[in-house]
Amino acid sequence: MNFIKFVNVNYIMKRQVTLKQIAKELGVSIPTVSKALRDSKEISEETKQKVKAFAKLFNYRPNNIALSLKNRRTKTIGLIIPEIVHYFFSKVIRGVEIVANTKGYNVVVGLSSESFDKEVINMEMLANGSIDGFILSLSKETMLNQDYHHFIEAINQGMPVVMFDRVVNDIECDKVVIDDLEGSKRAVQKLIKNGAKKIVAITTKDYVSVGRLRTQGYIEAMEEHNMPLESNLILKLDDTIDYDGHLDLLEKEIEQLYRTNKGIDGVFAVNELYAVTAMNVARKMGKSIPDDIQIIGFTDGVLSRHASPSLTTINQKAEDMGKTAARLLIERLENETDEEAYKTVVLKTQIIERDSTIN
Amino acid sequence: MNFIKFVNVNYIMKRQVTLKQIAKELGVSIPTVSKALRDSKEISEETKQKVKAFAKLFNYRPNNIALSLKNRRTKTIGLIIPEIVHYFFSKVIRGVEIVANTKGYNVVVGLSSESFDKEVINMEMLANGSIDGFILSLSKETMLNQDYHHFIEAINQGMPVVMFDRVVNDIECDKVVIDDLEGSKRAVQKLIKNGAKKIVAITTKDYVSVGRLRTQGYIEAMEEHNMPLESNLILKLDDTIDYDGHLDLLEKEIEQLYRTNKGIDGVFAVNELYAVTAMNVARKMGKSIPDDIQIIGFTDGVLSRHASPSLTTINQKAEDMGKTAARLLIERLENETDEEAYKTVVLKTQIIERDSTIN
DNA sequence: TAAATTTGCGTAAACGTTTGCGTGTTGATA
DNA sequence: TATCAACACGCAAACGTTTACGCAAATTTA
Repeated sequence: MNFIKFVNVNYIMKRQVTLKQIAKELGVSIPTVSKALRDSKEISEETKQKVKAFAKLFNYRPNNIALSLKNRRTKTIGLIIPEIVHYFFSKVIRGVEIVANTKGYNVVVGLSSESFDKEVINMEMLANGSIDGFILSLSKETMLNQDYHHFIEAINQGMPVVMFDRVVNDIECDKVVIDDLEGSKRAVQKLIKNGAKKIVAITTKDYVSVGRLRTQGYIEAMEEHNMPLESNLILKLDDTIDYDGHLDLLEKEIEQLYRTNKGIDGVFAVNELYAVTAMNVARKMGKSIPDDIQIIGFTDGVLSRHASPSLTTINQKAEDMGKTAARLLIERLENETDEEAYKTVVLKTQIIERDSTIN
Repeated sequence: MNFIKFVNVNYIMKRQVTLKQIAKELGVSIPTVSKALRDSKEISEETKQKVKAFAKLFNYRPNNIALSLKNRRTKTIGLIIPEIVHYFFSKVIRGVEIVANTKGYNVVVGLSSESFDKEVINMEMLANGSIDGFILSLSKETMLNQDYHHFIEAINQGMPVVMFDRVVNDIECDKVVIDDLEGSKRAVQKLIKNGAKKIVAITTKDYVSVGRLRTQGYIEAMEEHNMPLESNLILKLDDTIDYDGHLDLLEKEIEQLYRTNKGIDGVFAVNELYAVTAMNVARKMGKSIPDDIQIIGFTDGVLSRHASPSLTTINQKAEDMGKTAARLLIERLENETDEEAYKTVVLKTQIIERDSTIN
């Protein structure tokens, strides 16, 4: 065989080499090349050698798109995320990616940016054969609208869906959530055990499912310990506001909370941002952490770790959540026998003790 | 027409409806359906109506994979990121995603986790026809190895590549970087102008291109103002260590820096983590920020904003970087006339003044 | 009314694979 | 030497599209 002429043009070669080209150059048929590369015993040793050598020389790789079309599966997972610049969600992505990659799947990420329309558009972009299944967490707007037709359509078209964190119970699909109620109960219990007498909750409005559950945990913990439950001890913030860009607004709200409720010595916040801001505001008001006020947040992210003092938090196990979601999805994708019952996996939280509480 | 029978089975229908099925049910050929849906004038009004009605009823959407195969373009961008749980990179992803989506592209994200092997594997997974082009930032290991064969191969196969932030100059492709040298010079100049007399740089080892440039900026600024340049004022940290998990190591290094160099009153740190840790350590040692020590960091992320006091930083314009990279790539993809010269876009930095410096 | 044009649709080929099956050639067996 | 199995390969179809082209019927023109 004389490969020299091909070697010469190698560096100009643009497109990936195909079976067709190999077949043509070697004077055999396309199926022969395909079979030779897959070590079929239909093909003679000699031809196999020839084909393999050529394929290697030209770095042949089967075209994924063609395979996807043929196999009717893309080995790609669609991941729809409300917000990517966010510790929790980026950790989830990492978890999904890790499991997906080890099982030979790619991950295409769609950002809903907390918008219903973008969520729908993103799903439509992907649902036309580009992916084998969805992993997603609802945008805030979708939770408000309560319009779930795009999920239902996807599911009806046989596209498996796994929801995580912000889920909707009525939809029939696999789900991964954390035990928000239990977690927040444990947080508040810790504050109580540590001697806090007047504990506030800084939370979100109730349409955010996780916010509602975490508030509920606070309430239950307080009730079980016969602590006074006053409505003005619960600050429900409108989390459609981008506090990251308007930090002063958040600080004002929290400062007012402190001022209208003298003697607060415990704060339970449903996320990192609220917790660290509560701490910063308290310090500006001359309070000492944790001696005057103890603080526990939710979500163990960078803010909690690098705040000073560092924040005691409830760990959400974001990466586990992503991994679990990916496993559930891939399991369903690869289980031919379909029709397995939908699962909801509840991940236990974990309390991470740092310096914003007395240990 | 009698669609009733299809409506009945609608809810069991698994797969997306195809042209073939529509053609069969309507008793016409596949091309007729295709043309009708695309409003070809070859088709009679009557047939068009019929086909469109049917397609709408069954929510027909062209299969993306088939289109990709036919058009030999996937309208998908491959984005390889060293680390996703990271303010800078997640903002870049957001920028890429925004531009990509508005132009009808999807984004598949690959995580290299700072590992050379994973970078290669990820690229191989995507380079077989799954995507139209790459946007990527080098993993730390790749920068160390200086093995760039996978980039070169991709480029030789006609796959456009855009590198951002951590780039390699020798490779012929579009690039987006920030003006690290200028940015860090400005930061140090500000410390000097603010009256700092003994300024340290907390940076990374030189193989990280951005670290080297930022160190260089520090040196040039110091020289231009005739400030003493002592080698022990430059702390070069090994950033292959995961300081996020071993914060104490980082704190020790910085504490020692302070102890061996009495009278430090200015700190220039090449990233957020170093800056905020430098601040926390200083405070633990009884220093007041910004009165005793002024601090400027690089990368305007959550840590900088929510630290207390908040950190003055050099803004890296991560989202802009992502957007620019996406625009460069898409432009090249859609420019038939190929062979346009490769561009390197340099983004200017911006200084964001907060409370860790005197303003 | 025959010829020319338009209309409306179908056929074939292509994108790059894989796989079941058919078939011609070889060598061994009867 | 006729028969048969084994071997090594090619053909065809399929995945779901799009598009150039061909062709019969219907309509217009001469």
